[in-house]
Amino acid sequence: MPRVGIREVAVRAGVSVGTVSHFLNHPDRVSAEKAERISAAIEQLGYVRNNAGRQLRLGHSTTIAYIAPDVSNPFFGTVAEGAEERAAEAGLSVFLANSRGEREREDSYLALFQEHGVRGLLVASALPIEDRLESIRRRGTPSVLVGRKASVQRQPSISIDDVLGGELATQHLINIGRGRIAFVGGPISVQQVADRLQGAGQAVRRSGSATLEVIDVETRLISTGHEVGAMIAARPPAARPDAVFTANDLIAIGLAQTLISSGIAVPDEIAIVGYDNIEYAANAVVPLTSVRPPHEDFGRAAIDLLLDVIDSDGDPKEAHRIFAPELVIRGSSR
Amino acid sequence: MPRVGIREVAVRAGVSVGTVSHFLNHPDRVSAEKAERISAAIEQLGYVRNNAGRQLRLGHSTTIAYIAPDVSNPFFGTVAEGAEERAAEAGLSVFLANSRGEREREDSYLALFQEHGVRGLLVASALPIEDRLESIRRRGTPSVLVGRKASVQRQPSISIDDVLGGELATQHLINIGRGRIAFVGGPISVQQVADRLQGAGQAVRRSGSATLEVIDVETRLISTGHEVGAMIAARPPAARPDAVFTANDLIAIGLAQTLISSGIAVPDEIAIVGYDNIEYAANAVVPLTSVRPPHEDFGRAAIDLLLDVIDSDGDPKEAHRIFAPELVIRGSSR
DNA sequence: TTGAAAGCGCTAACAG
DNA sequence: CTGTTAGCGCTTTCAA
Repeated sequence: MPRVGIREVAVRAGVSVGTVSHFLNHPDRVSAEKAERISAAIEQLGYVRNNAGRQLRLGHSTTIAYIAPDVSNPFFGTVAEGAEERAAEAGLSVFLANSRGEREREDSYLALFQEHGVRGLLVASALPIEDRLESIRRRGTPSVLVGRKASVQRQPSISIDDVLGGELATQHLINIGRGRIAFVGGPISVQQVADRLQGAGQAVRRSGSATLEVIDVETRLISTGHEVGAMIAARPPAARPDAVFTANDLIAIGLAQTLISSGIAVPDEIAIVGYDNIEYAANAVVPLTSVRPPHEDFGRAAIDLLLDVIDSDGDPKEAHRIFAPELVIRGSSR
Repeated sequence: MPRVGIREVAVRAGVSVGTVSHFLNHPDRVSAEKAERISAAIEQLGYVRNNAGRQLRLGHSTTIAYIAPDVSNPFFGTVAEGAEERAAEAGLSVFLANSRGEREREDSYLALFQEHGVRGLLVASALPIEDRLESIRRRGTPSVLVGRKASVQRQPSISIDDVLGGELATQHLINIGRGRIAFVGGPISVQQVADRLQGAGQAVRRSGSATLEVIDVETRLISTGHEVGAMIAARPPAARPDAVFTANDLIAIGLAQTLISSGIAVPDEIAIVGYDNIEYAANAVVPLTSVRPPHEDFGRAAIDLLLDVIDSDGDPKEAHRIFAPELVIRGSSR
């Protein structure tokens, strides 16, 4: 089956290829009669515009790529939706790619999208990737780092103020009268975890009287919460914290489950605050108080920033956009 | 900044563009000395191959697209990973796109990928999309429907035997001695729900003595489970089912939470079996027995089938691949 | 092993 | 409003 091109359409409609192209790109400049004929020819022939030819001629694509480490993380999905919405308004499409947090896959997608000549990149990555993006930017493809503040001034980024988040959570626990607070999270080498802990520390210090115990963990899963819960339940009651702030909601959910089934009342004996405000948080056994990052705004903001970077030729007005999280108070802390 | 092309590389390396292209595509046909010079020139100039030119000349791309309704559904992620893995082995890349289950977005991505000349499409959709894919196939882009069996013989698809899944779940409940079984799910217009119910019906009928109550619901969320749980708890104990099979794990989790907090013992008074085996199932208050579809195999199988379709020019040996689910037994039913 | 050159499909500038 | 045409960057004959 010979692929049908603009030429066949032109012949069929009895016009020139230029007119067909005009019809496709500037419909207003074509007479109604010919437009009709062209439209019919396209229909009959099943013509599909060839993007390669178009892009080659135009010199640029109309696509943006979003590379993320974990597609099945709801955070990713929410951000992607906001990005697609805003991109569509600007006449751009978004392609998604899944790096699984592996350096090798990140690199190969980065190279792939560069070769495809995408207009820009949205990149979420826990790994230090600033150097790589810098070299890609020098070759003409701009990018926005999504999810953490770039360590380099020149690299635009969209992030959340995790220090503030940690502070909000911990201050709330202090406000409801708790004084022996535990932070569960780790590894500290993860920037987000370190920031949340730092915020917690600030709130505790400011209170003057509260204390902060750090329970360092390797993972941040529901099962991690189970383990920590068992550990706390095994202590004599007086040695237990009266409030726990966890680095994410999964830990908090596991923790609450184990505490309750060990006969420890939540929030009466131990109040709990999580982080991320995932969907499960509201539906857990005890509805979970959680720090909510405004993910819906992320995607849109990322595209806005990227467009600004493109328009300003790499020198946007505000290279780093930092969002403030807010606290959603539920049953686990009141 | 003038984009650097193969021509600049050729000049810098003191060779012809043909030789550079050879170096890129058939490195073995280039002398070591020139290869060295070309490689250095590419490095110095920061040359990035332009896919548009390449694809235009080649006449086809080296990319596959996967369009799914919900990126943040773990099912999607798992399938995508398998697909990417298998595609990579075949020298292909996978682009993801997010239709949100909206017909309009589906169509626009379908058109976009067609214009991009992808080698093939993986499409997951709850909507009837067979006609659309048929017309796209006629225009030269093959596809595999992922997640449900195509209603048309000619449309290749990868799916799960949900009737068998429903049967496994219900037979298990009968095997552990339950006889008043309830199915919670809906709307029945969703094929997967209807199939699971049908399987349940088969198991019940075969038992001769068990009964099946159908509790029809509009949504399939944790909160749906909460509502159904409250409804069951409000009944006099004798009127309650002694086992519940739910259309998915979310309903089951919500149901279990509400039953337990209403003082009804799970599984002693009411056993529960869910469907999908989501990560949360194993970590719920009561670990949940669930039907596990082999999603890991899905992605690979979808690509295999797609490659077969491409190679066989639209006439694969086996157009519909149907996977058998298995039952994972946990605390909620023993 | 290397170089020269044609041409993939399309858009836009230009001429009419 | 419409037609003609150059050329985007690349790969691959074909000839040397």
